[in-house]
Amino acid sequence: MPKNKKPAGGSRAQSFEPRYGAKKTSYQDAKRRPGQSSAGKPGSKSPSHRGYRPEAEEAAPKKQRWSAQERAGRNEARGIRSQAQGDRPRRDDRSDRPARSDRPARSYDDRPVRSYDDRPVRNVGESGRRGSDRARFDGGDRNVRRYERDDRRPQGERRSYGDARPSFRDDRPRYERDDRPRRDDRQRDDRARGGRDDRPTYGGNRSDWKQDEKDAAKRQAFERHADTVHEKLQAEAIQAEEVAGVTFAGLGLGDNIVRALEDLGAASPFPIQAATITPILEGKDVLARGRTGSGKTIAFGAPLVESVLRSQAGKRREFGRSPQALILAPTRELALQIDRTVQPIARSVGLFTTQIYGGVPQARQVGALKKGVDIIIGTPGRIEDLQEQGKLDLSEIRIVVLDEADHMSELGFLEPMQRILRLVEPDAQKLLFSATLDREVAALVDEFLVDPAVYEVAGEDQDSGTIEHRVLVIDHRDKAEILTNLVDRDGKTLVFARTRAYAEMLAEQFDDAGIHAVALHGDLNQAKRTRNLERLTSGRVNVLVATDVAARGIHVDDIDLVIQADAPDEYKTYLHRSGRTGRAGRSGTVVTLITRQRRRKMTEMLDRAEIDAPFDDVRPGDDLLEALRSAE
DNA sequence: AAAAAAC
Repeated sequence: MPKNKKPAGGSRAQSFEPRYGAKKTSYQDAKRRPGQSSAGKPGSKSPSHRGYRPEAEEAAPKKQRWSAQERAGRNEARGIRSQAQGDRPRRDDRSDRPARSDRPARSYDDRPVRSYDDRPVRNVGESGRRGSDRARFDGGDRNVRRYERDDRRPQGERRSYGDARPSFRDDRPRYERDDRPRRDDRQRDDRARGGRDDRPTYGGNRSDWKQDEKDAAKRQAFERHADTVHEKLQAEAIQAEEVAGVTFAGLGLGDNIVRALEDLGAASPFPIQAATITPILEGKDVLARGRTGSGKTIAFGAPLVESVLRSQAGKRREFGRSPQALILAPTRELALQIDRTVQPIARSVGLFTTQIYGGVPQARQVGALKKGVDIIIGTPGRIEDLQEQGKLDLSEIRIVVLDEADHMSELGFLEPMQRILRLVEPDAQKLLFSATLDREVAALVDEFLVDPAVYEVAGEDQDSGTIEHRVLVIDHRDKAEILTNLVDRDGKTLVFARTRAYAEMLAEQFDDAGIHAVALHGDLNQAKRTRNLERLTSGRVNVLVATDVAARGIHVDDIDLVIQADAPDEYKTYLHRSGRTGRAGRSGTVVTLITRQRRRKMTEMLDRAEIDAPFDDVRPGDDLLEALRSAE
């Protein structure tokens, strides 16, 4: 019976046979030699096993990295070798070694030089750090394009803050420690001087070093202030009383849009809306401060739709048309949320929106773009990605909105923002909305906004009075118990953790204690992020443990307790996190847990945030915890 | 130092 002649795997093994042909015999010889132990040899002994390694491979020296010391030793040896020339030929004769002995040398000596030669263009663009990341994913030709793009724009022409400029990024140490810090500095410096021709090669010379030192000194001066509240930009404050009696129609919005706004629950304009709608319709660049929840989204969304509509008046909306407006947000959740507001407004006048953000398949987004949309809402990464793939045309963008611009001016966001903004026509209208209006956003303001109208909503200040702030000074070992105690309540609770891992851990911990909780952080896939947030919104779960991904923008109506399991480092983070409660005039409580050692730091931070909060020493079971649980 | 944002 042929079936039984061979075991199941037989034919398969046979088909592999030729590959092992030569070695198999030697293997078999070795194996069959009586008395020889195979113990201590790594790898499977069977050639048909996937772990099989022929003897020859074992004989080869082990691959390993050179430690710094070994490298030093090698260089020393090389010095000796060059004196005693006789050594060399003999080394080269060792036919199995040369590649190996060359490799460390190459990585030590040649690589840096070569890699700089490979990417000179990056010196010019602002893409320094990112460029190197990118190189892993694709070829270098993209960098060339970027260079052309960047070069096209005359730098430093719209500057108005003089030498204060470098402060935005200079207080970020990572740039200084980067492997090409001087390049960044020089680049920035050139912009300040308005010239960029005399940029020396990266190798640098003496005078560069001197310049660098000067820059470093400047930087240090700024770093001393980096921790303080940034100087506020000059803004026109809007009083709530001034807007009484104003209507959306009166501000210049069309009937359909006004109706759509009514459907969204916006019957009459909030102060920020009353302030910004008119100048936006007039085509002015606008810089406005207002928390999400202050009606910011409508403040830019409604006039943006109106304005796109007007510009298309009389024109047919063609299949595959390029988008006219772009709204940028720092997180996917926020982009989604903005779309939820803007889309109905746009639809009311027959315009289309689409979301362009990462973490989800591109196909649907690309499909929408192919059909043609008027307004795109998204996060920087995917927008750049699709643009580079040629699937998103930004050349016809007439209006750009940056939401949460202060956040987007932070490390890691600023440069993508700048690159995207440089892709749109320079005369496109720019609207910049930010929770804080200080010099942090000036990097963007300086370069991209022309004579902006600046608004700040008075009385909308962070400490709006509806939020009660408390600081609980606890023993670290009590932390878990106190947290579990606090979240065991009726209302919706948002817990902030500093890291993704801790957020995940806390959610599990609460679950284990019988309190249903979900997590929201960047380690989750987008589906889970969306679902978990929705669970809190819908009330199916009352406790959400999040990282700072949820600190900004996300809007859940009735969160009445925000717990900061880890105190934030920055006063702005504190403000943003606490802004998740006390929304739309409701009251809310913000509780921050700290250990004794952190008291002072916490006091300083609250000072900067201009928030008064009592500090209380708390242990598990204290009455205060009970009071906080049931508060509201 | 961490978080977010791209395959």
